[in-house]
Amino acid sequence: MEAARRQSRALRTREQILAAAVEVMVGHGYAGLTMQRVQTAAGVTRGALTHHFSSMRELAVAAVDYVAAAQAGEIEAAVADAGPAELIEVLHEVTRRPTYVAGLELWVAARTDPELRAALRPGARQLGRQLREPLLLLVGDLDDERLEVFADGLLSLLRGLAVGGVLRDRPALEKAVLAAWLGAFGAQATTGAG
Amino acid sequence: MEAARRQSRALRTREQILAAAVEVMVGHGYAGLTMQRVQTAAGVTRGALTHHFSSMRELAVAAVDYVAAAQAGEIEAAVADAGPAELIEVLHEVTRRPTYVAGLELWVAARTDPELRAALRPGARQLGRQLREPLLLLVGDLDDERLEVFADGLLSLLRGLAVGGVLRDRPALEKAVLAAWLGAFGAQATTGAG
DNA sequence: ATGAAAACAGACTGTATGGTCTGTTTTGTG
DNA sequence: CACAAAACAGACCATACAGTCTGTTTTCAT
Repeated sequence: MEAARRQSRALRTREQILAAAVEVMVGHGYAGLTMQRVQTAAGVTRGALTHHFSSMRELAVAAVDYVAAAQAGEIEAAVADAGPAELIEVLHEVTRRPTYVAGLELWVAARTDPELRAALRPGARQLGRQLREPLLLLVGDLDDERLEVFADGLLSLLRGLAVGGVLRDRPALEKAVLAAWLGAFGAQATTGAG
Repeated sequence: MEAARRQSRALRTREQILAAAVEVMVGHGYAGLTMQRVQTAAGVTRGALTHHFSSMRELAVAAVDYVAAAQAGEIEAAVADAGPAELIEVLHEVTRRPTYVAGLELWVAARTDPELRAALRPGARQLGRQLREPLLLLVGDLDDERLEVFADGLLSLLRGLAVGGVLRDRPALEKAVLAAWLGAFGAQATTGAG
Protein backbone atom coordinates (compact mmCIF):
# COMPACT_ATOMS: atom_id res chain seq x y z
CA MET A 1 0.00 0.00 0.00
CA GLU A 2 2.80 2.38 0.75
CA ALA A 3 5.64 0.50 -0.80
CA ALA A 4 3.99 0.76 -4.18
CA ARG A 5 5.99 3.61 -5.59
CA ARG A 6 9.13 3.05 -3.61
CA GLN A 7 12.35 3.29 -5.51
CA SER A 8 15.24 0.90 -5.29
CA ARG A 9 17.63 3.46 -3.87
CA ALA A 10 15.09 4.30 -1.22
CA LEU A 11 14.82 0.67 -0.23
CA ARG A 12 18.56 0.45 0.12
CA THR A 13 18.83 3.46 2.43
CA ARG A 14 15.83 2.27 4.37
CA GLU A 15 17.62 -0.99 4.91
CA GLN A 16 20.77 0.83 5.98
CA ILE A 17 18.81 2.91 8.44
CA LEU A 18 17.09 -0.10 9.96
CA ALA A 19 20.30 -2.06 10.27
CA ALA A 20 21.93 0.96 11.89
CA ALA A 21 19.00 1.40 14.25
CA VAL A 22 19.33 -2.18 15.39
CA GLU A 23 23.06 -1.74 15.80
CA VAL A 24 22.56 1.35 17.93
CA MET A 25 19.86 -0.29 20.00
CA VAL A 26 22.06 -3.27 20.66
CA GLY A 27 25.01 -1.08 21.56
CA HIS A 28 23.36 1.69 23.53
CA GLY A 29 19.98 0.32 24.53
CA TYR A 30 16.57 1.74 23.84
CA ALA A 31 17.34 4.84 25.88
CA GLY A 32 20.44 5.41 23.78
CA LEU A 33 18.62 5.07 20.50
CA THR A 34 18.85 8.60 19.11
CA MET A 35 18.41 9.96 15.61
CA GLN A 36 21.91 11.37 15.74
CA ARG A 37 23.45 7.98 16.40
CA VAL A 38 21.31 6.24 13.83
CA GLN A 39 22.10 8.66 11.03
CA THR A 40 25.79 8.49 11.85
CA ALA A 41 25.84 4.70 11.98
CA ALA A 42 23.82 4.49 8.78
CA GLY A 43 25.95 7.06 6.98
CA VAL A 44 22.85 9.01 6.12
CA THR A 45 21.72 12.57 6.64
CA ARG A 46 18.98 13.78 8.85
CA GLY A 47 16.83 14.51 5.84
CA ALA A 48 16.97 10.95 4.60
CA LEU A 49 16.27 9.60 8.04
CA THR A 50 13.23 11.74 8.68
CA HIS A 51 12.02 11.15 5.16
CA HIS A 52 11.79 7.44 5.83
CA PHE A 53 10.76 7.57 9.47
CA SER A 54 8.86 10.63 10.53
CA SER A 55 9.16 9.94 14.22
CA MET A 56 11.50 8.23 16.61
CA ARG A 57 8.95 5.70 17.72
CA GLU A 58 8.17 4.78 14.14
CA LEU A 59 11.83 4.03 13.63
CA ALA A 60 12.04 2.02 16.83
CA VAL A 61 9.02 -0.07 15.93
CA ALA A 62 10.29 -0.62 12.40
CA ALA A 63 13.62 -1.72 13.82
CA VAL A 64 11.97 -4.27 16.09
CA ASP A 65 9.83 -5.57 13.25
CA TYR A 66 13.01 -5.80 11.24
CA VAL A 67 14.79 -8.06 13.71
CA ALA A 68 11.60 -9.97 14.42
CA ALA A 69 11.29 -10.81 10.76
CA ALA A 70 14.91 -11.89 10.61
CA GLN A 71 14.47 -14.08 13.68
CA ALA A 72 11.28 -15.59 12.34
CA GLY A 73 13.15 -16.44 9.17
CA GLU A 74 15.97 -18.05 11.10
CA ILE A 75 13.57 -20.11 13.15
CA GLU A 76 11.63 -21.23 10.13
CA ALA A 77 14.82 -22.17 8.33
CA ALA A 78 16.09 -24.09 11.34
CA VAL A 79 12.86 -26.04 11.61
CA ALA A 80 12.91 -26.82 7.92
CA ASP A 81 16.52 -27.93 8.08
CA ALA A 82 16.82 -29.80 11.32
CA GLY A 83 13.24 -30.52 12.22
CA PRO A 84 11.37 -29.58 15.38
CA ALA A 85 13.77 -31.46 17.62
CA GLU A 86 16.33 -28.70 17.45
CA LEU A 87 13.70 -25.97 17.65
CA ILE A 88 14.23 -25.40 21.34
CA GLU A 89 17.95 -25.00 20.97
CA VAL A 90 17.47 -22.50 18.18
CA LEU A 91 14.91 -20.56 20.18
CA HIS A 92 17.20 -20.49 23.16
CA GLU A 93 20.11 -19.35 21.08
CA VAL A 94 18.08 -16.61 19.41
CA THR A 95 16.56 -15.29 22.62
CA ARG A 96 19.97 -15.13 24.24
CA ARG A 97 21.22 -12.72 21.64
CA PRO A 98 21.59 -9.02 22.47
CA THR A 99 19.22 -8.13 19.65
CA TYR A 100 16.44 -10.05 21.35
CA VAL A 101 17.11 -8.54 24.75
CA ALA A 102 17.19 -5.11 23.14
CA GLY A 103 13.78 -5.89 21.74
CA LEU A 104 12.60 -6.72 25.24
CA GLU A 105 13.52 -3.18 26.23
CA LEU A 106 10.87 -1.95 23.82
CA TRP A 107 8.49 -4.61 25.05
CA VAL A 108 8.61 -3.51 28.68
CA ALA A 109 8.68 0.15 27.70
CA ALA A 110 5.43 -0.50 25.86
CA ARG A 111 3.75 -0.80 29.23
CA THR A 112 3.45 2.98 29.45
CA ASP A 113 3.32 3.65 25.72
CA PRO A 114 0.02 2.58 24.13
CA GLU A 115 1.14 3.25 20.57
CA LEU A 116 4.25 1.18 21.05
CA ARG A 117 2.16 -1.55 22.59
CA ALA A 118 -0.18 -1.60 19.63
CA ALA A 119 2.77 -1.73 17.27
CA LEU A 120 4.41 -4.63 19.07
CA ARG A 121 1.41 -6.86 19.53
CA PRO A 122 1.12 -8.28 16.00
CA GLY A 123 4.69 -9.54 15.99
CA ALA A 124 4.26 -11.30 19.30
CA ARG A 125 1.07 -12.99 18.16
CA GLN A 126 2.63 -14.07 14.91
CA LEU A 127 5.53 -15.74 16.69
CA GLY A 128 3.07 -17.70 18.76
CA ARG A 129 1.24 -18.87 15.67
CA GLN A 130 4.48 -19.71 13.92
CA LEU A 131 5.61 -21.94 16.76
CA ARG A 132 2.36 -23.75 17.37
CA GLU A 133 2.81 -26.33 14.65
CA PRO A 134 6.44 -27.34 15.19
CA LEU A 135 5.88 -27.43 18.93
CA LEU A 136 2.94 -29.74 18.44
CA LEU A 137 5.18 -32.04 16.46
CA LEU A 138 7.75 -31.87 19.19
CA VAL A 139 5.47 -32.71 22.04
CA GLY A 140 3.26 -35.32 20.46
CA ASP A 141 -0.46 -35.42 21.00
CA LEU A 142 -1.72 -32.71 23.26
CA ASP A 143 -5.11 -31.12 23.47
CA ASP A 144 -5.33 -27.47 22.50
CA GLU A 145 -5.44 -26.22 26.02
CA ARG A 146 -2.35 -28.08 27.15
CA LEU A 147 -0.54 -27.05 24.00
CA GLU A 148 -1.26 -23.42 24.72
CA VAL A 149 0.11 -23.80 28.23
CA PHE A 150 3.18 -25.53 26.87
CA ALA A 151 3.85 -22.94 24.17
CA ASP A 152 3.11 -19.90 26.29
CA GLY A 153 5.14 -21.22 29.16
CA LEU A 154 8.05 -21.96 26.88
CA LEU A 155 8.06 -18.46 25.45
CA SER A 156 7.67 -16.93 28.89
CA LEU A 157 10.53 -19.03 30.14
CA LEU A 158 12.74 -17.94 27.27
CA ARG A 159 11.88 -14.30 27.89
CA GLY A 160 12.57 -14.62 31.59
CA LEU A 161 15.87 -16.37 30.96
CA ALA A 162 16.83 -13.66 28.48
CA VAL A 163 16.18 -11.00 31.09
CA GLY A 164 18.02 -12.99 33.71
CA GLY A 165 20.97 -13.31 31.38
CA VAL A 166 21.62 -9.61 31.76
CA LEU A 167 22.74 -10.00 35.36
CA ARG A 168 24.34 -13.43 35.20
CA ASP A 169 25.47 -15.84 32.54
CA ARG A 170 24.78 -19.49 33.24
CA PRO A 171 23.91 -21.23 29.99
CA ALA A 172 24.06 -24.71 31.49
CA LEU A 173 21.52 -23.82 34.14
CA GLU A 174 19.30 -22.29 31.48
CA LYS A 175 19.45 -25.46 29.45
CA ALA A 176 18.55 -27.52 32.48
CA VAL A 177 15.58 -25.27 33.12
CA LEU A 178 14.37 -25.65 29.57
CA ALA A 179 14.88 -29.39 29.70
CA ALA A 180 12.73 -29.51 32.81
CA TRP A 181 9.95 -27.64 31.06
CA LEU A 182 10.06 -29.96 28.09
CA GLY A 183 10.18 -32.96 30.35
CA ALA A 184 7.02 -31.83 32.10
CA PHE A 185 5.22 -32.17 28.79
CA GLY A 186 6.77 -35.42 27.78
CA ALA A 187 9.11 -33.99 25.21
CA GLN A 188 12.79 -34.78 24.92
CA ALA A 189 15.28 -32.00 24.53
CA THR A 190 18.43 -32.36 22.48
CA THR A 191 20.14 -30.14 25.01
CA GLY A 192 23.19 -31.88 26.30
CA ALA A 193 24.41 -30.76 29.71
CA GLY A 194 26.89 -27.91 29.23
CA MET B 1 28.23 4.61 57.48
CA GLU B 2 26.41 7.41 55.79
CA ALA B 3 23.16 7.27 57.68
CA ALA B 4 24.97 8.05 60.89
CA ARG B 5 24.26 11.73 61.08
CA ARG B 6 21.04 11.75 59.14
CA GLN B 7 18.25 13.78 60.59
CA SER B 8 14.66 12.70 60.89
CA ARG B 9 13.35 15.33 58.53
CA ALA B 10 15.86 14.23 55.95
CA LEU B 11 14.66 10.66 56.23
CA ARG B 12 11.12 11.79 55.65
CA THR B 13 11.88 13.73 52.49
CA ARG B 14 14.10 10.93 51.28
CA GLU B 15 11.15 8.61 51.69
CA GLN B 16 8.90 11.05 49.85
CA ILE B 17 11.36 11.28 47.01
CA LEU B 18 11.69 7.53 46.69
CA ALA B 19 7.96 6.99 46.79
CA ALA B 20 7.53 9.68 44.16
CA ALA B 21 10.26 8.16 42.01
CA VAL B 22 8.49 4.81 42.09
CA GLU B 23 5.21 6.50 41.28
CA VAL B 24 6.74 8.27 38.30
CA MET B 25 8.45 5.13 37.08
CA VAL B 26 5.22 3.21 37.30
CA GLY B 27 3.31 5.93 35.50
CA HIS B 28 5.79 7.02 32.86
CA GLY B 29 8.28 4.20 32.63
CA TYR B 30 12.02 4.34 33.07
CA ALA B 31 12.38 6.59 30.04
CA GLY B 32 9.91 9.01 31.62
CA LEU B 33 11.66 9.10 34.97
CA THR B 34 12.92 12.69 35.09
CA MET B 35 14.06 14.85 37.97
CA GLN B 36 11.38 17.39 37.13
CA ARG B 37 8.60 14.84 37.50
CA VAL B 38 10.04 13.36 40.66
CA GLN B 39 10.42 16.67 42.44
CA THR B 40 6.92 17.68 41.45
CA ALA B 41 5.39 14.39 42.54
CA ALA B 42 7.35 14.48 45.78
CA GLY B 43 6.49 18.11 46.48
CA VAL B 44 10.15 18.87 46.90
CA THR B 45 12.54 21.34 45.33
CA ARG B 46 15.41 20.61 43.06
CA GLY B 47 17.83 21.40 45.83
CA ALA B 48 16.38 18.78 48.13
CA LEU B 49 16.31 16.21 45.39
CA THR B 50 19.89 16.68 44.33
CA HIS B 51 20.98 16.87 47.94
CA HIS B 52 19.73 13.36 48.53
CA PHE B 53 20.51 11.87 45.12
CA SER B 54 23.37 13.42 43.28
CA SER B 55 22.60 11.73 39.99
CA MET B 56 19.65 10.36 38.13
CA ARG B 57 20.97 6.82 38.08
CA GLU B 58 21.56 6.91 41.81
CA LEU B 59 17.92 7.85 42.27
CA ALA B 60 16.74 5.14 39.90
CA VAL B 61 18.77 2.48 41.65
CA ALA B 62 17.61 3.65 45.07
CA ALA B 63 14.03 3.52 43.85
CA VAL B 64 14.41 -0.04 42.67
CA ASP B 65 16.06 -1.06 45.92
CA TYR B 66 13.17 0.63 47.67
CA VAL B 67 10.50 -1.44 45.95
CA ALA B 68 12.65 -4.56 46.13
CA ALA B 69 12.85 -4.18 49.89
CA ALA B 70 9.11 -3.68 50.12
CA GLN B 71 8.46 -6.74 47.98
CA ALA B 72 10.89 -8.83 49.98
CA GLY B 73 9.05 -7.79 53.11
CA GLU B 74 5.72 -8.72 51.62
CA ILE B 75 6.97 -12.11 50.55
CA GLU B 76 8.53 -12.81 53.90
CA ALA B 77 5.35 -11.79 55.67
CA ALA B 78 3.24 -13.94 53.39
CA VAL B 79 5.42 -16.97 54.00
CA ALA B 80 5.33 -16.39 57.74
CA ASP B 81 1.55 -15.99 57.68
CA ALA B 82 0.32 -18.59 55.25
CA GLY B 83 3.28 -20.90 54.89
CA PRO B 84 5.16 -21.84 51.73
CA ALA B 85 2.06 -23.27 50.08
CA GLU B 86 0.82 -19.82 49.12
CA LEU B 87 4.28 -18.59 48.22
CA ILE B 88 3.75 -19.09 44.52
CA GLU B 89 0.52 -17.18 44.50
CA VAL B 90 2.13 -14.30 46.33
CA LEU B 91 5.10 -14.29 43.98
CA HIS B 92 2.82 -14.33 40.99
CA GLU B 93 0.74 -11.52 42.37
CA VAL B 94 3.79 -9.41 43.18
CA THR B 95 5.47 -9.92 39.83
CA ARG B 96 2.29 -8.99 38.00
CA ARG B 97 2.27 -5.56 39.55
CA PRO B 98 3.30 -2.51 37.54
CA THR B 99 6.02 -1.75 40.06
CA TYR B 100 7.71 -5.03 39.29
CA VAL B 101 7.46 -4.60 35.54
CA ALA B 102 8.82 -1.09 35.92
CA GLY B 103 11.76 -2.64 37.74
CA LEU B 104 12.27 -4.94 34.79
CA GLU B 105 12.75 -1.87 32.64
CA LEU B 106 15.80 -1.06 34.67
CA TRP B 107 16.89 -4.66 34.55
CA VAL B 108 16.95 -4.88 30.78
CA ALA B 109 18.38 -1.39 30.48
CA ALA B 110 21.24 -2.60 32.66
CA ARG B 111 22.44 -4.62 29.71
CA THR B 112 24.16 -1.56 28.27
CA ASP B 113 24.79 0.21 31.58
CA PRO B 114 27.52 -1.48 33.65
CA GLU B 115 26.99 0.70 36.71
CA LEU B 116 23.30 -0.02 36.72
CA ARG B 117 24.06 -3.69 36.32
CA ALA B 118 26.39 -3.66 39.29
CA ALA B 119 23.79 -1.85 41.34
CA LEU B 120 21.03 -4.30 40.50
CA ARG B 121 22.89 -7.54 41.01
CA PRO B 122 22.83 -7.71 44.82
CA GLY B 123 19.06 -7.40 44.99
CA ALA B 124 18.56 -10.18 42.48
CA ARG B 125 20.90 -12.50 44.33
CA GLN B 126 19.27 -11.74 47.64
CA LEU B 127 15.84 -12.62 46.32
CA GLY B 128 17.19 -15.96 45.19
CA ARG B 129 18.61 -16.66 48.61
CA GLN B 130 15.43 -15.54 50.32
CA LEU B 131 13.33 -17.95 48.30
CA ARG B 132 15.56 -20.99 48.56
CA GLU B 133 14.35 -22.14 51.93
CA PRO B 134 10.58 -21.78 51.50
CA LEU B 135 10.82 -23.30 48.04
CA LEU B 136 12.64 -26.27 49.47
CA LEU B 137 9.81 -26.73 51.94
CA LEU B 138 7.32 -26.49 49.14
CA VAL B 139 8.90 -29.04 46.88
CA GLY B 140 10.04 -31.60 49.36
CA ASP B 141 13.37 -33.32 49.17
CA LEU B 142 15.45 -32.23 46.21
CA ASP B 143 19.17 -32.26 45.74
CA ASP B 144 20.84 -28.87 45.46
CA GLU B 145 21.20 -29.01 41.74
CA ARG B 146 17.55 -29.79 41.08
CA LEU B 147 16.50 -27.16 43.59
CA GLU B 148 18.52 -24.56 41.76
CA VAL B 149 16.88 -25.50 38.48
CA PHE B 150 13.48 -25.34 40.12
CA ALA B 151 14.06 -21.97 41.76
CA ASP B 152 15.77 -20.34 38.83
CA GLY B 153 13.19 -21.64 36.42
CA LEU B 154 10.39 -20.38 38.59
CA LEU B 155 11.84 -16.90 38.79
CA SER B 156 12.55 -16.86 35.08
CA LEU B 157 9.04 -17.98 34.39
CA LEU B 158 7.63 -15.23 36.57
CA ARG B 159 9.79 -12.64 34.86
CA GLY B 160 8.78 -13.85 31.44
CA LEU B 161 5.12 -13.87 32.37
CA ALA B 162 5.46 -10.36 33.74
CA VAL B 163 6.90 -9.17 30.45
CA GLY B 164 4.27 -11.04 28.52
CA GLY B 165 1.59 -9.40 30.61
CA VAL B 166 2.41 -6.10 28.99
CA LEU B 167 0.96 -7.17 25.66
CA ARG B 168 -1.79 -9.45 26.84
CA ASP B 169 -3.62 -10.21 30.06
CA ARG B 170 -4.44 -13.84 30.66
CA PRO B 171 -4.09 -14.60 34.35
CA ALA B 172 -5.69 -18.02 34.08
CA LEU B 173 -3.19 -19.11 31.46
CA GLU B 174 -0.39 -17.80 33.62
CA LYS B 175 -1.62 -19.79 36.56
CA ALA B 176 -1.78 -22.91 34.44
CA VAL B 177 1.77 -22.34 33.30
CA LEU B 178 2.97 -21.96 36.86
CA ALA B 179 1.05 -25.03 37.92
CA ALA B 180 2.76 -27.00 35.17
CA TRP B 181 6.15 -25.89 36.41
CA LEU B 182 5.36 -26.86 39.96
CA GLY B 183 3.93 -30.15 38.80
CA ALA B 184 7.13 -30.98 37.00
CA PHE B 185 8.88 -30.90 40.35
CA GLY B 186 6.26 -32.75 42.26
CA ALA B 187 4.86 -29.75 44.05
CA GLN B 188 1.19 -28.88 44.34
CA ALA B 189 0.00 -25.39 43.60
CA THR B 190 -2.85 -23.77 45.43
CA THR B 191 -3.72 -21.99 42.23
CA GLY B 192 -7.33 -22.59 41.42
CA ALA B 193 -8.29 -22.20 37.77
CA GLY B 194 -9.35 -18.59 37.18
C1' DA C 1 22.03 30.08 73.31
C1' DT C 2 25.15 29.49 69.55
C1' DG C 3 27.60 27.97 65.90
C1' DA C 4 28.63 24.57 62.55
C1' DA C 5 26.89 21.31 59.56
C1' DA C 6 23.29 19.35 57.28
C1' DA C 7 18.96 20.15 54.71
C1' DC C 8 16.61 22.67 51.64
C1' DA C 9 15.28 26.46 48.11
C1' DG C 10 15.32 27.86 43.53
C1' DA C 11 17.46 30.27 39.82
C1' DC C 12 20.67 29.16 36.19
C1' DT C 13 23.50 26.73 32.44
C1' DG C 14 25.20 23.85 28.89
C1' DT C 15 23.84 20.44 26.08
C1' DA C 16 21.52 16.90 23.52
C1' DT C 17 17.34 15.73 21.48
C1' DG C 18 13.37 15.17 18.26
C1' DG C 19 11.43 17.38 14.88
C1' DT C 20 10.96 21.10 11.09
C1' DC C 21 11.93 23.60 7.05
C1' DT C 22 13.90 25.07 2.69
C1' DG C 23 16.44 23.79 -0.82
C1' DT C 24 18.82 20.35 -4.16
C1' DT C 25 19.37 16.07 -6.50
C1' DT C 26 17.77 11.82 -8.28
C1' DT C 27 14.33 8.86 -10.04
C1' DG C 28 10.65 7.11 -12.88
C1' DT C 29 7.19 8.32 -16.44
C1' DG C 30 4.79 10.15 -20.47
C1' DC D 1 13.80 14.98 -23.12
C1' DA D 2 10.80 17.22 -19.97
C1' DC D 3 8.67 17.29 -15.61
C1' DA D 4 6.51 15.96 -11.53
C1' DA D 5 7.26 13.48 -7.53
C1' DA D 6 10.02 11.14 -4.57
C1' DA D 7 14.52 11.00 -2.20
C1' DC D 8 17.93 13.26 -0.05
C1' DA D 9 20.84 17.17 2.10
C1' DG D 10 21.73 19.84 6.01
C1' DA D 11 20.96 24.02 8.51
C1' DC D 12 17.85 25.38 12.06
C1' DC D 13 14.80 25.56 16.31
C1' DA D 14 12.23 25.01 20.48
C1' DT D 15 12.44 22.30 24.29
C1' DA D 16 13.43 19.42 28.03
C1' DC D 17 16.87 17.54 30.39
C1' DA D 18 20.58 16.53 34.16
C1' DG D 19 23.41 18.72 36.80
C1' DT D 20 25.47 23.11 39.21
C1' DC D 21 25.74 26.95 42.16
C1' DT D 22 24.70 30.43 45.56
C1' DG D 23 22.07 31.45 49.08
C1' DT D 24 18.71 30.51 53.17
C1' DT D 25 16.67 27.77 56.74
C1' DT D 26 16.56 24.03 59.94
C1' DT D 27 18.66 20.76 62.95
C1' DC D 28 21.47 19.21 66.63
C1' DA D 29 25.43 18.81 69.64
C1' DT D 30 27.61 21.55 73.04
